[in-house]
Amino acid sequence: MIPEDFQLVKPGEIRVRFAPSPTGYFHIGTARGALFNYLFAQKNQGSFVLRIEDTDKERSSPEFEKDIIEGLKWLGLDWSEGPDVGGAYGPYRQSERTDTYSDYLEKLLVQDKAYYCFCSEDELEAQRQYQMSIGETPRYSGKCSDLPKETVKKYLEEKKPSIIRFRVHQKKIVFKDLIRGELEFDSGLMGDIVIAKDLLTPLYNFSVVVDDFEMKISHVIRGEDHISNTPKQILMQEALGFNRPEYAHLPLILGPDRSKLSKRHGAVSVVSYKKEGYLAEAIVNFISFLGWNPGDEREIYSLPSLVKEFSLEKVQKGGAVFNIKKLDYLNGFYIRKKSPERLAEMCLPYLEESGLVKKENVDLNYLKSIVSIYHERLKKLSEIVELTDFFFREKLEYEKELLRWKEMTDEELKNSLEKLEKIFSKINSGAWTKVNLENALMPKTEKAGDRGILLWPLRVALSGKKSSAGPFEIAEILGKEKTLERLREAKNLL
RNA sequence: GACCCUAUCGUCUAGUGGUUAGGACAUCAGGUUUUCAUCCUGAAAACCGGGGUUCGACUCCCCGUAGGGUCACCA
Repeated sequence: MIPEDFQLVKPGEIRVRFAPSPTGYFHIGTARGALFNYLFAQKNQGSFVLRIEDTDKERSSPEFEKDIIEGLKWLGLDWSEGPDVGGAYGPYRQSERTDTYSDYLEKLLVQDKAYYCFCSEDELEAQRQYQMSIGETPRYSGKCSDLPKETVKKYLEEKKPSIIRFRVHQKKIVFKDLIRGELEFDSGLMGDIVIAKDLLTPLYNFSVVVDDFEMKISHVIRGEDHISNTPKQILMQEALGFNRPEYAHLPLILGPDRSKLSKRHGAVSVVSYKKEGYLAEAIVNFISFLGWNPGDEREIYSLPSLVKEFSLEKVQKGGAVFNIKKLDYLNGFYIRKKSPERLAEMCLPYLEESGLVKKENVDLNYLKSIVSIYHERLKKLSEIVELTDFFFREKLEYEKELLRWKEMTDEELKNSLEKLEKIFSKINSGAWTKVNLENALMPKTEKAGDRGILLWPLRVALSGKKSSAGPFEIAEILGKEKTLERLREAKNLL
């Protein structure tokens, strides 16, 4: 329910809402809508309201609502009011506000601004098809619009299936969109619109209008796909005597084929990006630049700095294609900004999940040193597993051929490995550091002419991989015993 | 099909009548490096088309074209 102080909104106060329906995941497109609302509210010291539009009981699910809330929290997009749920703000839910809607619905019915319609869905569908086929805009014929009162009463008593329609009169509707300028529509092309299935079951276009008014929303910032809903909503506002909020329709986020981002493009939950090892700050930075930019050449922005720079005037009009490569770049950038300690903490869950380490007996310092040498190679946290697994495995598995540098023969290879073993065994464990190892080995590699002759087999013997961090860094972390052991194991492969 | 929206490098974009059309990602080349990544340098890469308006259009107007959105008892 709406709290008392809700009605005491100061004139001119900025109030926006993010109003997702829990019929799908909180994906990149949804998140961007939430972000822009949040930024606009913060920028103007306004309020940011979360309203779950769950009037459609069939399609709404708690799972999606949970996902939306988790996503918002992860990105740091906290809403600024709502019903008290254990000391925190919960979301407003339309499903909990049916009384409010039915009050307004009855008002419209009484004033004959809305009426019951008894046409069947099949009938309506056939009509639509026909109208489209002859090049007309599909719209309701108005068949039930002037049914005698007694007939309506009778049908209702008979429980004849019905819905409630809003009377649309022909007129020009002009509204200003903060992003697109003046937009004009002819309501004559709309027909009478369905606003509720019954008194207790309002439909989207109606509940939105009621809530935006009741919640004193000053700016409706939403996706471009709502442009054609706006004139309908304006008409209802006028019928109900509500004032009109400002509108801003955001360009859509597009898939690679330039159509609206959807499941078809694998538009998954933002939370799944978290699982993959993307950082919230990278996601926020990335999606803020989809359809907006500050006008200068800076491209790295935190949430607070976005708040400072944000303005609706700089929002783009055209849709923006979601390009994951840029997200990856940004993510790598933000990963590089983390401290080694923090990075180790963040990587730990991925290593645990892979079964490579157990939380109980993990040495955080050891982990930190491993993660550190892969710090600037990481684009996603999840990559840490594949990159560093060889530190946690007893036995490495790789093809013998991987050891071979250029055209070396088996004999030469064996020679290299033995030489490495000989050099390293002279260094005692107490002096086993990257620098000492390097000092001991590098002069020999210079002598050999091609450094790869020694260094390449060393890398592969230690890591089992063709690309890795530097072999001296790896050797230092592995320790003397393990290093020598792996060199011997490599030799055994030959 | 009707209505509406949009249009600068492959992608995200800067640009508001006079610019060598700028940046970022991606790509390519070079440098650094034993590899990969990072980092540095450089290259290639765009104003959808046609008419106007104007001394002058990427920029303003019109018409095309293309793409997209919406036309539910979904939101």
